[in-house]
Amino acid sequence: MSELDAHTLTQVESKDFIRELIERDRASGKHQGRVVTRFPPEPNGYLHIGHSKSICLNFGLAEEYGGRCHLRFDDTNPAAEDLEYVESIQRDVRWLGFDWGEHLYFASDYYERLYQIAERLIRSGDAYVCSLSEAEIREYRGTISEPGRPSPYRDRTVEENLDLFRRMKAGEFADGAHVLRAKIDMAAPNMKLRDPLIYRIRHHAHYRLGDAWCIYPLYDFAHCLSDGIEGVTHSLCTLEFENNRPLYDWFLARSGLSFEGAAPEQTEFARLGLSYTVMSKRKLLRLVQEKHVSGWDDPRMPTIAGLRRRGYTPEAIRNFARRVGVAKNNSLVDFALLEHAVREDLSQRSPRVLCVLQPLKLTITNYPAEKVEELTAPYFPPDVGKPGSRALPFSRELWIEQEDFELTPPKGFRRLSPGASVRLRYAHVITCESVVKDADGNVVEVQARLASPEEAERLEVKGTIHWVSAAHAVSCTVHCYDRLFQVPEPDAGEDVDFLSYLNPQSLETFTGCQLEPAAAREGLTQVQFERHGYFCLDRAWGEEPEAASGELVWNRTVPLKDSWARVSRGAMEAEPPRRRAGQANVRNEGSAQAPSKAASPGAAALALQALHGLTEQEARVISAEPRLGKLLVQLEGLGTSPKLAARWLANDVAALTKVEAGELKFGAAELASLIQLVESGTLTRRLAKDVFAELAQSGEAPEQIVERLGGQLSGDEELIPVVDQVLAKNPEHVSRYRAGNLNLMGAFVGQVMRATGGRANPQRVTELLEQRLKAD
RNA sequence: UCUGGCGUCGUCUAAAGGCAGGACAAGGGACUUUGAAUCCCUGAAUCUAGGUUCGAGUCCUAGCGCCAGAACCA
Repeated sequence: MSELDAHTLTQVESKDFIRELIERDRASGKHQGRVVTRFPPEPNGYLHIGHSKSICLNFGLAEEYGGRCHLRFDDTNPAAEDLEYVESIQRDVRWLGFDWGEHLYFASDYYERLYQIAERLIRSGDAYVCSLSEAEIREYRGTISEPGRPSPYRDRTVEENLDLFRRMKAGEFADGAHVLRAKIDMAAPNMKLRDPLIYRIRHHAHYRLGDAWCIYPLYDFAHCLSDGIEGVTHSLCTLEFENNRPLYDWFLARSGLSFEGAAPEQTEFARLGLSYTVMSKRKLLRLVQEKHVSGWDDPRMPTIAGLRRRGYTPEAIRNFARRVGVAKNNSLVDFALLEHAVREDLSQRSPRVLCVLQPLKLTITNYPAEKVEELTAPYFPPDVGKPGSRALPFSRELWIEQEDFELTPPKGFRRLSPGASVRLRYAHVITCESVVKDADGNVVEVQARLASPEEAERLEVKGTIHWVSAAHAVSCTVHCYDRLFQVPEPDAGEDVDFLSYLNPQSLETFTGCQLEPAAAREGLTQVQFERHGYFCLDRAWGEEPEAASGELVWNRTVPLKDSWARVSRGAMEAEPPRRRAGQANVRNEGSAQAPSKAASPGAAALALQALHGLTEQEARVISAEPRLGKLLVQLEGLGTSPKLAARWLANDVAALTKVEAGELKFGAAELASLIQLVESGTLTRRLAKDVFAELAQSGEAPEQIVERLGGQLSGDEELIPVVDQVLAKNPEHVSRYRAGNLNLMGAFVGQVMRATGGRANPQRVTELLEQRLKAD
């Protein structure tokens, strides 16, 4: 906190927990202040919007802290990987606006070094060749609730292991005959530690290295070591790798790799969940393979390629990633947030043009048949404020939108209906005179009369509709996309196939749409069709569009917000309920009174309770931790009342023993004198907590700490100036307090406490503040 | 059941122990030649119960709930 902020109540910009961690590391000089991140996809599928969160995080961090971010392909499974994916991933990352410079890597480039490290592990007795079958390995591993059993091959000699491993590499064995495993702990509660596999035999060509290898390393081994080899400092991954972190550290520690400063550190954050879609590669692959979509770049897919073809911009996606934030909560982000991000961006960059999707003929009866007016219309509305305009031909026969005409208009309808008047966008006001119907009674033509400027003035027209001149319009095809699934979480149900939630209306194709000529003539690729939404030319980024007869094909990126649709549809279709079973936010009332299940205190706790007059809770905490029990006895020996001692031990000291495993830096004597200082009134409880924090750090005598920090401030002559200063610096807060916001008292007290380094007596400060704030 | 992680407006996300804030969504209004955009306003949250503290979303205890983990996948 800077000098400037002292005494002032200001908002500080917040950072996510990863940025905070990095800043701590930089401050402490860990990794010598360097920041090296990496984005490590496996080339076995296309990147999706979830990956973009990770990409923006990793590359963004490198940019912000002057570091670098590597693009590394974690290609350790030759059966799944393919060059097509390597290429698409690079294309997508680049398109998103990130640059890995010369730092393009492949785990497969490290195969030789990884192999050497594996041999090193064997030599140090940390790895062995196991010849159990796949099924046997699974069986020996045990389950979540039962410990595993050691493999009978666990105690092979180093020589035997080395020999076998080399022969594995040489191709002497069939797939599955042997594996190399880390020797850790078959009984570990974290199952990842039950002798995880390091190498397996796979006689399968690798997409880059061909048949050079027939043994391939597994993720837990290859990933951390690749990070280590590249000098990565901060290895960010998603939550599901939390259980793998001990392995990450374990391999790195035994790798023989050296690091400048410190080994890379793995930190996990929540992956992105988006409503109304699926994100797992397996499910996306299924959508593609079973042809529920046209391919990985189908505009309905949440893939980067799909979003690109849909008309999303890199800016919109990066903005979305920023708004979503980074945290550890399992989250499901509302699809509306992504739509908001893309509208926000497109609104600024898209020229407005007119296009009628479902044409209805409109004849202006009092307009000469041969006349053509060249109206001028700006490409952008005034609030966007960009230059540019085009000519818009107007004539007797126009196309208007079918849904802009109603024979019997609902309440609030501002468009055309018999006798009603509307304005034609950028043009004139018309009044509907009559309609022409076909044999079935459908309206096939609307006839209207042009109002003179004076009439138009009088009419007070509320609605404006879009139109195009029939003789000049360009016919085109328009794809309107909607969410791919009908429910927010299509993959939430265990016993329901996510495909059963597919939205049958996710693609609506309109042919014979009528576009104003300038849009086609000037080759616009990303536009707003006024009153419809944002559209882009299909495959504007290369490749041939799925053209119907060589026409222009437009993809709807996102519709405009439509508050009329909301009103007119009204309560007819309620939002489908979220199906997340018993989700995190369900309030669990009634769970309160369930003490029957509460663990009852053990014998030791009961004894403590009886002997020292402690509460059950205090007794439970203190008896559960030997260091606390010992302190309690010693404290009593030093004459501290058991009640006071227990309070300190069960709350403040317990917090410490929870995170500090070893010997405490202080003993009962120091604690006793600290408690004594509070009891005698020398120290407020508030200051005592600060002193305790120091004590825990250094073990220095409390009296000395107090002397160094300065003692408590309770004299009015010392407090009043600070109180007045705080009030003077926050006039707005003072008036808000006086207006009735009494919660602000805490903030004022906090400011005084901060200004005095915690030394003020908060009770006296509160009294003084109340006095001052009551006055005048 | 064990291990690890996580519980803050409907959703996402903030608050060195000191104003529960912001964004999206929702509702209302102003403006409007896009029922758009913009602007303004409103409603809306600390999982529960105890404890420590002048003061708890934050610290301690117990409970409840959700997620991940038993691939020779990553």
